[in-house]
Amino acid sequence: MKEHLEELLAQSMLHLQREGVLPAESEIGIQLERTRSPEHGEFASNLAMVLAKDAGMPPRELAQAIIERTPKSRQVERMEVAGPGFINFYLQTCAFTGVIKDALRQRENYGQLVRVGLNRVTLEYVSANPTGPLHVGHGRGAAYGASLANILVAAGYEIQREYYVNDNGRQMDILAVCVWLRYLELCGEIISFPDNGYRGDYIYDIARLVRVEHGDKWRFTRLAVEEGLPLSPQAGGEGETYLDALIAKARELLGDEGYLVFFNTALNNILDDIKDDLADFGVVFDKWFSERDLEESGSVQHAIDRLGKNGYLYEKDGATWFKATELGDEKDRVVIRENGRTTYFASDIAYFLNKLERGFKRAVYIFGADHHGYVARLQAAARGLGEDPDRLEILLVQFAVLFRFGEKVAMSTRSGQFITLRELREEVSTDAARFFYVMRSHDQHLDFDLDLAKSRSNENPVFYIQYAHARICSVFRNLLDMDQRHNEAIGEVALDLLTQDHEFQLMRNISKFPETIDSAARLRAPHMLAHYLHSLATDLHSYYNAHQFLVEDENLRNARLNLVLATKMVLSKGLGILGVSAPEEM
RNA sequence: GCCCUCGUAGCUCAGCAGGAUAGAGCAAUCGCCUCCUAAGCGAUAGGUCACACGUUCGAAUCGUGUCGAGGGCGCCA
Repeated sequence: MKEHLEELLAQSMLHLQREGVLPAESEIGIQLERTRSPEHGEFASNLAMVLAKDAGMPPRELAQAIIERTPKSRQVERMEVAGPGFINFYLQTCAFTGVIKDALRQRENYGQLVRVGLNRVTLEYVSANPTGPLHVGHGRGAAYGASLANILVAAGYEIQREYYVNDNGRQMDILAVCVWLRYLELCGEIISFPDNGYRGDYIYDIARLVRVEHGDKWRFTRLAVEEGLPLSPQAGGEGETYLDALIAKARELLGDEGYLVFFNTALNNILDDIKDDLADFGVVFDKWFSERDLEESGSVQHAIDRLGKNGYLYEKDGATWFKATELGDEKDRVVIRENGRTTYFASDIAYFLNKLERGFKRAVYIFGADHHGYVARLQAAARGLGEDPDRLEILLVQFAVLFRFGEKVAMSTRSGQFITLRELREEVSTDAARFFYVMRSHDQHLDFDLDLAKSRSNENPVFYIQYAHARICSVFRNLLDMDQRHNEAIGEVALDLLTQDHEFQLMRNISKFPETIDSAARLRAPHMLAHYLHSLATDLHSYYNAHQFLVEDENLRNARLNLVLATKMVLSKGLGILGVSAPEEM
């Protein structure tokens, strides 16, 4: 519909240019938007106000001229000049009812947009370090990323979902060592556990697994382990130094074989847990990308070489630095440490380059807001590699704070006092969690009300929308109970009988679905879809209360059933995109 | 100190490339079930869009500054 009206306006513009009313060279972006109220018709354009200066005539006069030259359309009832120079479009009934026909004809594909050209995009989200179970902080990124991916697919992009597994860093070494310490504890060795290590109970579980498989094979006495170690943090020593010494000690005593047993058991176990957790959350990935693979394949060196070739590297203090300041970052960054190891940042650069080299036109990253410091340096890296920085897009997701009984739920990773994503799902259901996480704009802090998410009441937007869907399903069940059938063909012919305000409002809103997908995709804003679905549910509930669908008149009945069936399909598709189920009954 | 995000009804938030009278939901008040699920609907009330300048036909929206909130600034990951 929108495209149709834009085309009409474009034709009118062409006439005006030919007549010399408008300068031929003036570049015209047709701007057409939904009106806020039906008093102003369905669509409005500010064209005349924008071009008034070029044309050298008052906006209202120009608006009138545009209207006079606009080709007739059987969908348009009339056009009017309004206010300071708006052109309002009032539509024929067939323009409304046509939406129902479209929707029913396209079924599940209604709202699926087609995009021309290559649009391969890789979308990376979650990418939590596999050092422990996902917690509620990861949940928002997961829900946001998964919903956004679905929206982009609906908007016609070819999307690849990717999780970057950081299986190569110091944190992983710390994890392996912590598992070993717990293992020794299970073997009966009394060894103090550093309070800056991973203290969660899941570490015991992994240690137990090693013990089941290997018995006491990797047991060493407390004396052997602690010999030569610096002071532990509990005893007043420096925590990080202590952990590094522990890592070195573990490698020394365990050898490569033993060390890998702990390392890999921890990694695989936690990663499997994360995969299960996300799958249960409806969050899927096409690729789990390992940082170790990245390094072993030579990609990191390849990226560093590229930076060097482009003249953005220099040596200082025995390390290799990237001249990020020349490219918009606030300070230069080390890529190869004094000890010869590459930094995490070097891997990031390599990973970005790798994505482009795999053929993606654009790499989208979803980070927690605490990573916003990465934006400038990654952009600098993109430039340093000689790539267009526009191909890198970083979306920041703000934090979510849980509230229970009106009070903030205290959480701290350090004390192990965090709520896991799994616990959240079990408490409020996956449906509620998925919806609540994305119902606010991603760049907005989120207050997550656990009690509301759990409540089965009209205050809970998830139930409100699901209930609209279930209500429609219920109507169709009642129809069957009355030994009647829905005849779509009869309904389609009788659509002109839909003349109630509630019916126009519902049709209008159904027609906004594709536009909503488009906007939500363009602005990376799943919350727009969440709000849209809520408004569609409102329209359905109002309609339901105002009018009976299952009426005697066969024509009217089937027309109304066509309308609510289209509504049901949009609700179901929209909820599906957000990862929320659309129940048949509640 | 420097940087990022944000500031809209009592509360939680929308406001989609600047548009017409700033919108929802909760909470408040008043109504609606012999009627397809009341997990619903209708009505009333509620605002200096943090503040000040600027850009223009027009600013909650764009720019600058001030105030306030949260976050980030390692040869950590």
